[in-house]
Amino acid sequence: MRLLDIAEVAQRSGTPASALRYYEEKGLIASVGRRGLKRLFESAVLERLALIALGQTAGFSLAEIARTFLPDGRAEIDRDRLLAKAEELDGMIGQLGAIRDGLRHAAVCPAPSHLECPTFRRIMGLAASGALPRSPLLATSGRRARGGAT
Amino acid sequence: MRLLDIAEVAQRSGTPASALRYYEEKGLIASVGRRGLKRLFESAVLERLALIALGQTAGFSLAEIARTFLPDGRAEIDRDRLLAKAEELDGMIGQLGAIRDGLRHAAVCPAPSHLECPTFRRIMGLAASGALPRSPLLATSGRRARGGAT
DNA sequence: GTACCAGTTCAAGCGAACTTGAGGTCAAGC
DNA sequence: GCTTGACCTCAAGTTCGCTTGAACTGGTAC
Repeated sequence: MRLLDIAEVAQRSGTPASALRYYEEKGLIASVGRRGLKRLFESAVLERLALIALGQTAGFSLAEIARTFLPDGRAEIDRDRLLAKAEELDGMIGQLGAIRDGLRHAAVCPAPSHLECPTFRRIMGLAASGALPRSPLLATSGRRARGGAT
Repeated sequence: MRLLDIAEVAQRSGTPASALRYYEEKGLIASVGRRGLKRLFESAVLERLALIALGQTAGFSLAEIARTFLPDGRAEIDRDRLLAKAEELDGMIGQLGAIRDGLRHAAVCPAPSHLECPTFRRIMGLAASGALPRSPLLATSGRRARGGAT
């Protein structure tokens, strides 16, 4: 199995080297040695990074993701946790759908102010009730949004 | 219009007083006076808080939400922005659906390791490619998840 | 043999959205 | 009149996932 240096892993995974070092520090990935100072990784790390990306997208924190990796390096993903997360996602999807519809409605609603529109008020009530999470779902700020490797 | 003190607003909106003060500081809400030291709010603030909650859920930052409030206190929501956000949500929903299906599949997939399952690999690839955002969608940590008023 | 530069470490910083703590104030109840 | 306690201000702290900066190292090219 060919060994990759950090630059190559960064390039092929689209993950900045600084993030790779960070992941290693957190135990999410492991380098298998050094060439001089430079870390060397097995190419399997790319798979692992993909798994990490997937986990993040699914809403797991890095700490949770780290826990799914067994000491021997394999990933043993708890099937019940997966199902639970799928359930969560399902609820989420329904709620996001409601919000999307609400936004669309608000965009065309003839009411002089959105506050006077019953549909909009209903959705507002939903959000205010805490039924919907206040997550930065689509945060435009801060977070990187780069594509993968070129 | 009855005036509410901060405790009442907190109680009825489910938003901690500290957050209300923070919102005021950020210009998201405004108190109309004081009784002694205590801030007083018009009951319309509850509506505004609902709007803030909705905005957050839809993925707007507090700064963005603040911008939608006109100087006169009314909210003028940019219809194009709403539609754009609805579009974003739509894409998001599709992707979350794919992930949910992937998780469900992984949970029942007979492959010895998820890494050997083609379906799982395909989704992993999606996440790794950057096509999916790495948002803390369902963050279990940190963020409060309390229900609204009792 | 030496200069170069991509990599290294470690600590600190960031940004979002709040929370927490210390020390202060004021209306109300007794 | 004094205590009580909820609220006040201001600064600093928290969490997450990284990034950035300064000072350093070592294989590689010349």
